[in-house]
Amino acid sequence: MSEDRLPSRSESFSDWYNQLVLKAELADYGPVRGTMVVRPYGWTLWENIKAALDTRFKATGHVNAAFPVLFPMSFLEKEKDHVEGFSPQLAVVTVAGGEELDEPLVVRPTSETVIGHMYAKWIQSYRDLPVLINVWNSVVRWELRTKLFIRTTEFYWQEGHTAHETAEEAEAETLQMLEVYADFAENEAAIPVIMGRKSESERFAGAVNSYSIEAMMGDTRALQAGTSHFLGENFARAFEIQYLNRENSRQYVSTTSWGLSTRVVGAIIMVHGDDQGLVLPPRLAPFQVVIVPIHKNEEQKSVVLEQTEVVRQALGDFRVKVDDREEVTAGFKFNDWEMRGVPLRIEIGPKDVEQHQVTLSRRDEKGRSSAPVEGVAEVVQATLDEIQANMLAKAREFMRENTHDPADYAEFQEVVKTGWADVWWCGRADCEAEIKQETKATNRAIPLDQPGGEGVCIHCGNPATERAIFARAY
RNA sequence: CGGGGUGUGGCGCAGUUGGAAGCGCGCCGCGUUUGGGACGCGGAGGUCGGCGGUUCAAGUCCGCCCACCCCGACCA
Repeated sequence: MSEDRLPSRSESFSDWYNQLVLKAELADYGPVRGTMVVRPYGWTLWENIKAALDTRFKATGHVNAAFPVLFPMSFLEKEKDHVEGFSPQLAVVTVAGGEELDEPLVVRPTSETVIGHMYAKWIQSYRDLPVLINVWNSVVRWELRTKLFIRTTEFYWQEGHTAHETAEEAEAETLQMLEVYADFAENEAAIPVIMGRKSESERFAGAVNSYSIEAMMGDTRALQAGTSHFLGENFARAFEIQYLNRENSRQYVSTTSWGLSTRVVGAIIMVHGDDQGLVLPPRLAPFQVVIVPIHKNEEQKSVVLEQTEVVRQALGDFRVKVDDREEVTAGFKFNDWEMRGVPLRIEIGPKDVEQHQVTLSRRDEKGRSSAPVEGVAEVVQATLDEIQANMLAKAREFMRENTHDPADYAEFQEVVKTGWADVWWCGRADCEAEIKQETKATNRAIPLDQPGGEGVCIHCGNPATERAIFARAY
């Protein structure tokens, strides 16, 4: 046997993850420490993610543009918190064209500043507002500890940057995009999320308020899957983005920024994957259906391949892969495509041809079923819809099972070892720091959806008016 | 930057008291195979991380350097 199995998830979640990313050919390590090469299978998944998000961005009035990868170091220094937050992770260009540069250039870690610089030029009047621009690009952050898709030196993402007349309008935009992310996560990635506000210590450098969607991975650790920031007038003041308002007085705009990255690929792997490998949601899977023709001799081969072609054409509306490799056995192909997470497998063998049927095997559940060739497209559509819904339901149940409501701090310390804690919290930064020190759990979010009422802080016992999620995080 | 570890075909590893560089997987060719990770035969592939030293002789002993991994710190 030439098996090449994955480590089990329970044995070592981290090894399981790393090996799966490599074996499923989603990505590989780049030559520079911490960099990632996204391979075609992984990139196709990302393209499907991009398409789903881009459609939503356009539907909410945004347009795409592109900004430079290099900008002057001094741009970052214009916003005090921003430069403090980002300077330790910058890659800086000091030599170009064979000469030392007068002013160092940074490789963008995020584009608030360079976009702010341009907005100052473009925005003069309330008639120029709002500006609703999104960018698909990559950014570089010199992280000390990296992990494929989850935290890499360079990563691919989108960053939306909008400017508005009023703070209220900008806050509404911030929350609207958070909801777009949550909608994408649940409906496309089948990942249930908590929408919440970030605590002060977890806030984006330069933001007034940061919001995120938080997802629970298969090891119960939390992952921030997307963020949306209300930047107030911070960047407008730093870059002098002013406009003449309806009353003919000069005023600063209010801005937002929001981003979602290739990290979400890591989330999909860690939320849905099992010991067999990836399990991809049908709406995003590079291949929704893989067809494996099975035959023992030349005679069978010709009828099976003929039937395969009929089925392939009937499934013209789906992303279908026909695996007609002759150098590997059917059993190998089953395991191979399961590892790569294809939601639905169709087997076509001599017995199937004889009975004018195909054999179906779902990736999300064990077992097989069969369906007549006539009307196979309808069955496939219904099955993919079921898989999509089942994956979300399972992930939601897992999150529910592993989210606890500890009665006191002793219990809190226990539950955050193996799950999330949903507790009353006072909101004080020093209280949060102590919790982190003592438990390694950090405040992930203060959910937007609050029960109301009040309680006492799980850690310090002070009065608390909000519930918060604490968890160990990636 | 601290603590620990590893560097030997593409990948995973073995290599004893210093004495002819091996194994498994993968890869290539031919043939038989294909309903849960097939098999036979033949083949290709190596400056043993680098530099220096000890020795008749170094993958093996000594010194220095480099890279990578894990645990922290950073970040999310």
